[in-house]
Amino acid sequence: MTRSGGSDIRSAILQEARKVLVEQGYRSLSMRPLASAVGCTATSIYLYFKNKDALIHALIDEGMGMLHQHLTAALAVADNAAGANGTDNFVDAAERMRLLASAYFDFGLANPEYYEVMFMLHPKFMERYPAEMFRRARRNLELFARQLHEGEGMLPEDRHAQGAQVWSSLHGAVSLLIANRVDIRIPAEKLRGLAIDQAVSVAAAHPQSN
Amino acid sequence: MTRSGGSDIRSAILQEARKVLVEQGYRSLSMRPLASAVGCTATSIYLYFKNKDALIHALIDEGMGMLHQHLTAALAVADNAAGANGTDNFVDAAERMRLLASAYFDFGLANPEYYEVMFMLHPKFMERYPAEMFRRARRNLELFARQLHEGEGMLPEDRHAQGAQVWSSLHGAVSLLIANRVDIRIPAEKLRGLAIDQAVSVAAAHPQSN
DNA sequence: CAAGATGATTAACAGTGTAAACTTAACAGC
DNA sequence: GCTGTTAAGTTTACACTGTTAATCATCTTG
Repeated sequence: MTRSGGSDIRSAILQEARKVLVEQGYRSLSMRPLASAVGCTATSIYLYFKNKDALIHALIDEGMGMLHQHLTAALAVADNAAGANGTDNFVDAAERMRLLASAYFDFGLANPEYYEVMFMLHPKFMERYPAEMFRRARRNLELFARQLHEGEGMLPEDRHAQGAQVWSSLHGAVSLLIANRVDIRIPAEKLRGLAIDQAVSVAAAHPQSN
Repeated sequence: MTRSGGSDIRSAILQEARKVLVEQGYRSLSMRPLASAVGCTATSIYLYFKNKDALIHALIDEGMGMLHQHLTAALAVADNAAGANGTDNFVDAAERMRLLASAYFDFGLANPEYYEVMFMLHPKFMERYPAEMFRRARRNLELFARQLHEGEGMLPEDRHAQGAQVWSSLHGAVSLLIANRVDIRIPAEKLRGLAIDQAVSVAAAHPQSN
């Protein structure tokens, strides 16, 4: 059975895998080189991870945690800014969405390799993705829905769908930039600005009462 | 050198590759099984394609052609509808964008395997993508910009960026659905509707004079 | 007929993830 | 101290992968 405790070797494997992921991309993650880098044999990795997918799942989970921290930190800045000036001035929904969307965008471009395994890998990699990790991953998506207010006659499920749409729109721009599919005559910053503005406009159309 | 003419074997390889792509996905594209299916050896494929990437490039090019045909057909429907009722009633920019966006969305969901190699593969696959194919691929993107009108003070390059943003937004929804990253409690049709509505709203904000 | 080009094949290389078998070491109870 | 048991790790091996080099056969041309 695969060990899950705080084994030194296990975390060494994970650390080296993280390093390779960031520096060379997930395509360069190979069991034998990885093993020799941490000083064991390839098959020993299977004592700590069920298979290569499970190893990548661990990295995805890490990335989801990093993203969540990045996004909540951005929202915390908004809240602190609201409190700091000592008034009742709250940062409105549009501004919160701007901060959130900007943070999402910048995380993706700053961590393209993480972003790729997190959101751009084939579903086949996700088939055995543990339910618990899936739940953690979903928290990131829910942050978007939370910036949207359910208007008159707007069901909660519609709000979730709206949140998913805002997210997917940002994801489209981020992923195309990462995948190098955007015409080079269109600067990344311009696309970034347009995508974020659009996310903001959705939030502004459904203002949150905070 | 790789042959480019109308060789029987070459097109047989391409046909079988297409079949495998559609039925099993590009991950299942393997040289030896592919060769044995068309009745030759794996190395013979290299007489007709420089390498596996070049084979996939050919499939991408096919997909781009299919998409272009699909999109222009949708726009042609709009134009015919305008002419058919015998009046000067033109199908307005918003409606044209709705048809275009719907067609794009549906192509992606109807041809997920093509869509994946076309837009979701790692840039590494694109490094040696022939410039001529790249040009053909870009025609699809330009269809979106063409539905947007440059307003007062709006530069042509801004219109291209707007078009890219609309496209990237649709791509985000399509790719997340294909990659199975959308919460199952959010129906694909709902996300589809929201994404298309948003594309339409951008076109409506920048109406084309037709 | 000889020579060269063309088409396809066989053999081989270097790599992949992974399962099974085997070895080595630590620790339990008698 | 000796045994049985469990755990940790290694060696070996399998069935693949894309791709190159060398070889062979066939057909065309001088």
